Amino acid sequence: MAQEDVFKKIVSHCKEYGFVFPSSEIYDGLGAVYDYGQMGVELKNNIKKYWWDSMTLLHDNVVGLDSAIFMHPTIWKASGHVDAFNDPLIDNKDSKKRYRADVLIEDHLAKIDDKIKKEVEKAAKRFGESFDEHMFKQTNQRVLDNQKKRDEIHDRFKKALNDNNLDDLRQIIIDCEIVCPISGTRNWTEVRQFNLMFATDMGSTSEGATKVYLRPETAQGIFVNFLNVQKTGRMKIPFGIAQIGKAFRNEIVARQFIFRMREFEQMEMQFFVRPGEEMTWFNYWKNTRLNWHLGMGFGNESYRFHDHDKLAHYANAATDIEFNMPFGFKEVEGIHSRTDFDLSQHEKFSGKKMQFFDPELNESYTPYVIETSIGVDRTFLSILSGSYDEEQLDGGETRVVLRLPAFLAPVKLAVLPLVKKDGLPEKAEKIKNALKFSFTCQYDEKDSIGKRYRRQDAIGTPYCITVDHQTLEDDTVTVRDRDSMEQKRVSISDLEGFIAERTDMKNVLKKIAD
RNA sequence: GCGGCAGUAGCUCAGUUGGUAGAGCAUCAGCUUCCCAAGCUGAGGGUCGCGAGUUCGAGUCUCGUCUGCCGCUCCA
Repeated sequence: MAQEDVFKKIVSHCKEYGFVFPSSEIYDGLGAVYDYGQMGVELKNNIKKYWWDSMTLLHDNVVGLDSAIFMHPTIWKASGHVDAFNDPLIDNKDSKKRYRADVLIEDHLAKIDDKIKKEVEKAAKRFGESFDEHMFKQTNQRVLDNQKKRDEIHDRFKKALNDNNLDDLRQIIIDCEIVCPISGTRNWTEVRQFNLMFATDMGSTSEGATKVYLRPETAQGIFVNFLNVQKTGRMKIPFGIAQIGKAFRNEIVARQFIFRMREFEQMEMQFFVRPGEEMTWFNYWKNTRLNWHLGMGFGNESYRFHDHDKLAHYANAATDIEFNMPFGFKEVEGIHSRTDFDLSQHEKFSGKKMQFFDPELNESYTPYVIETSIGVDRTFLSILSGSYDEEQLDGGETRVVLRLPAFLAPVKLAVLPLVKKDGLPEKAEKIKNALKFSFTCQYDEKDSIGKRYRRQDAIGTPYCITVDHQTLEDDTVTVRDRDSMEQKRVSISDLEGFIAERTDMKNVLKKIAD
């Protein structure tokens, strides 16, 4: 089966079995926003728990945090997001190429400068003067005119940028007769501001309202609480703060299902270390995080590291953990060495010291930070991609089975009476009611037993417990394994232990802790 | 945002030169009792993405619009 087909199948499967729905579907949907259904929310919660426990339970020096989505607007100035997320863009309709309007104008200005320079050089040569001499005399009317024109454009450009006047930016491009370098035409669209941060007003009256942003990443909530947690938790470097939460980005192009959404969930951990020790910890977390992924059992070949050559403004080392999705290896998690950029920026903008006194070194410093940042939704998608299977059975039949890691499966077991009579349903209900305190269970008596197994396969239930006539005699049931389809006879009293041993997250955590 | 393609039941789709909607699967109720889907009976579910226009009549033609997919573009 072609890879794109697999992806389409997964999207349909998600909808059909209650994992993921398009948001606001009865109103034709909302672009790049999705809702998690009855199955999806269970899987998603399990993913989050797996991550949270692996961070906070397995590391004495990692603690949690749940910071608000709204934060002081200055935080985003300090972090660089206000500048980095605001580009005025313009498209050329003929070449279909997109440019930053400000860059186009700056290039144009540079060209005029060039032209003036050449003009002066030429004239200076003619008069046997040096470049500076000629400029100083200010007698060359053509140069003066050009210079004046250039300054006018420049002033107008600066003003338009400051006033955020997109119409005038476009007008400057038109007035200057700037052409597209590719098509050579002046067929421009409007200038549009692509602010990747969602903004809203805080305060009930429009006059007194402050513009606040929905956070585009959860990391800043950790940085601004660095000292709170360090002091109240009596934390010593190195230590980490973990957080799970929603973030929002107004993506220009949001596509590929839940891979790139406008509202998404991140699991981030910022690990504070001594300056100079960051590479040691960078490598430590690279390995630790990869192990976490491998704990889900999709195999080494499903993952790869992608080291960044081009680093972001805040980083001195960065790598991605990529998963082999149906549309290629894609970033699921980023591990960044963020230096002291964030804490220093907040120190600068807030005027508060963001330092740690290290008793061992007997000195204060701004800690360096190693960040691990993983997308919940991308992890969700990677798990579905790795789990979805159309298995060919003997006899030419196929079955659709989600081979989810058992400890993450939305439903751990289904209790099924073999037939709907002879007291089997009653017996089965009783078993389910005894197990429901430990596991997410389903009960199903509709249709043939084979059909019910397939239904459970489709949602990834690892075990089906079938109650048959023998159960009434000796209190044993059959336990059917999702992946092998094999059955074992287990006594009812052993059921809880049997299922727990195979589905408990604890066992996976123990494995990855080594 | 631009270009190409598409939008009919929960899913996959059919619907011929325009004559006010079908199939399979799924769902539900009942029968059947069979350990790996598709046995029998019956039921529910669609203003054919939305809005206009042409026409006696539009799922079908025209325009607009929304949404999705692919490509380009962007991606701290």
